[in-house]
Amino acid sequence: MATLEGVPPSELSDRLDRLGGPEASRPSASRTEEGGVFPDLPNAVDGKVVLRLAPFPNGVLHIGHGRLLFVHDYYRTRYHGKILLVFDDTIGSAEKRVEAEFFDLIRGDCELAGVRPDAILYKSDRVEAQYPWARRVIEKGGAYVCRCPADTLRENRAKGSPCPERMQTPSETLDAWERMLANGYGPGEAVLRLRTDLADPDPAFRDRVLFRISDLDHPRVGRRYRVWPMLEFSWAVDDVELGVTHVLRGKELVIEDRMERYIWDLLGVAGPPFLHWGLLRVREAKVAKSKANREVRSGLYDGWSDPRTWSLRSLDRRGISMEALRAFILSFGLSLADIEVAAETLYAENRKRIDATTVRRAFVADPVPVEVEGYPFDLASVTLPNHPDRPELGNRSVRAGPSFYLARKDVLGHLGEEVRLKDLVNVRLPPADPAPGSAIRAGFTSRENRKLPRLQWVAREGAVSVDILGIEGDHAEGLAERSVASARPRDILQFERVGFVRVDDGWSAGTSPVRVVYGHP
RNA sequence: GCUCCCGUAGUCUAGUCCGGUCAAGGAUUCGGCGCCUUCGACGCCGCGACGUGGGUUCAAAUCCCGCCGGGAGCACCA
Repeated sequence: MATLEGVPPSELSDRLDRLGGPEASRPSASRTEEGGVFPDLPNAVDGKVVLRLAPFPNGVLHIGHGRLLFVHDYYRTRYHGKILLVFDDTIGSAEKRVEAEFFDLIRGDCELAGVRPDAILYKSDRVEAQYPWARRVIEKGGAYVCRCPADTLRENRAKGSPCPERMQTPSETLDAWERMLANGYGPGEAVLRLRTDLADPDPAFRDRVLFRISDLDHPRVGRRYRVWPMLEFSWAVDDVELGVTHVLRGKELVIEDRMERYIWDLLGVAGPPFLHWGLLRVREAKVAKSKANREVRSGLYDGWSDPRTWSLRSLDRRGISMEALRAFILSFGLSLADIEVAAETLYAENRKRIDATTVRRAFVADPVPVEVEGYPFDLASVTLPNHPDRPELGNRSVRAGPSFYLARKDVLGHLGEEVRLKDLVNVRLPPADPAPGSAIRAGFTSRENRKLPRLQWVAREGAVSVDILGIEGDHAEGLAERSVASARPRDILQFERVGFVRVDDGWSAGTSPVRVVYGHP
């Protein structure tokens, strides 16, 4: 369980002093309704908490970002604080580029998730705010300009051996730094590095890069800046300047805490404490941003809400509510443990919310025509409840025989047997599958409800053709009962024995087939 | 390899800070039964866990030490 994990001993004792002793700051925690435990934010003052949500704009938000969103939103609510949406759009790299379209898409994702930021900022507007801090670090002797090739730099870091540049005096560094800012170097020719300790036991912490040069065109600020800060440095600056009171991030970013603190200590400024959560993986969700981007662009995926992306949009499209996702995610608490959970748990959470209010409809996949000989004349239609356990959801009238469609799988599984057409009559299927193309001829046997295998059916008259977009991007064709034709986009239905589906937003009502997206069992 | 983090049922989680109320609670899965949704929704019932070895103690999931296992970081990405 996370408590004051992110806080170094030195800082901790400092805090205890300010608070008047250990009792005052003993970490305690609260539980959400879902069962997750969230520790108190250290020294949080109700109404004064400022959090920041910092996505990198190179993709839409997916299920994994849900934790980022909902944990921040949880603490905002708990402390009546504010959330800054800060697009972390420093220049990135050739492989990981800032892309213009995602600014709006991500804002839309936040909206969708119900996490409305109190302010929206852009790192690309704050580049110049970084430079004075860089200068202060250099003047303190905390950094040097390194002109080694990236490979050499990496090797030296691994071996713990210094490069000659490390001997620079602050004024030499300042000159080199000014030259960087004045376009004296090309990309990759010089970086500003923090001077830590090359003997630091953690190789990851040795003389990290603070600024580098990039010629990439930025969608918001173009080529106005060439010297861009790295994430750690920019946050060391902005967490302080933006008045962030608590930093919440995934534990893959713990070393960044140390970097920020190192810089604050060097400059003698105070910064906010850090809290972390562990890695969350949803087993079924193979989240690969770059692949998703490629496939959306190539048209192989059906937009940013293709189910294969596991984007928040795709979950919404499938009829999985953001409230269900929120409950699912908050149930994990702020644990540092790495978790891998099955999507089934999320589905269960969603079912709790929609089952009681979702109407049932008959759907038959891979339909084969079946004629029932001797079918009773008075059963041209029947009235069925919209929900087996919820009479308040009403009834609907459904066309019936004598001409039906049954699922091929059902027919083949019961050849020669007597079966019950659910809620209707009993029939005997022929012993063998007749020639393809012609209708199967079944014989009416009786009407009473007997203990027979029950088959889903759809009347031939009024059958509606339906296309189900599956989780793997696959399409299943089939026929549904007539009432499905009058569904509206975004309606959620349960196709009995198939699962919950949502009528696709992109479907124009009245056209055939009815397009639905599969949600979950 | 180095650094950090984490180990409660198949999975997720509560309990661990402050040892006894924990013969370990909840959710989900799974199994059985019920049901005019068949394995598939729903309802009822049930199985199932403190990684391991040692230590401290009247008493250990909880404290201490070793071991084992899992994850992350070691980018001029974020």
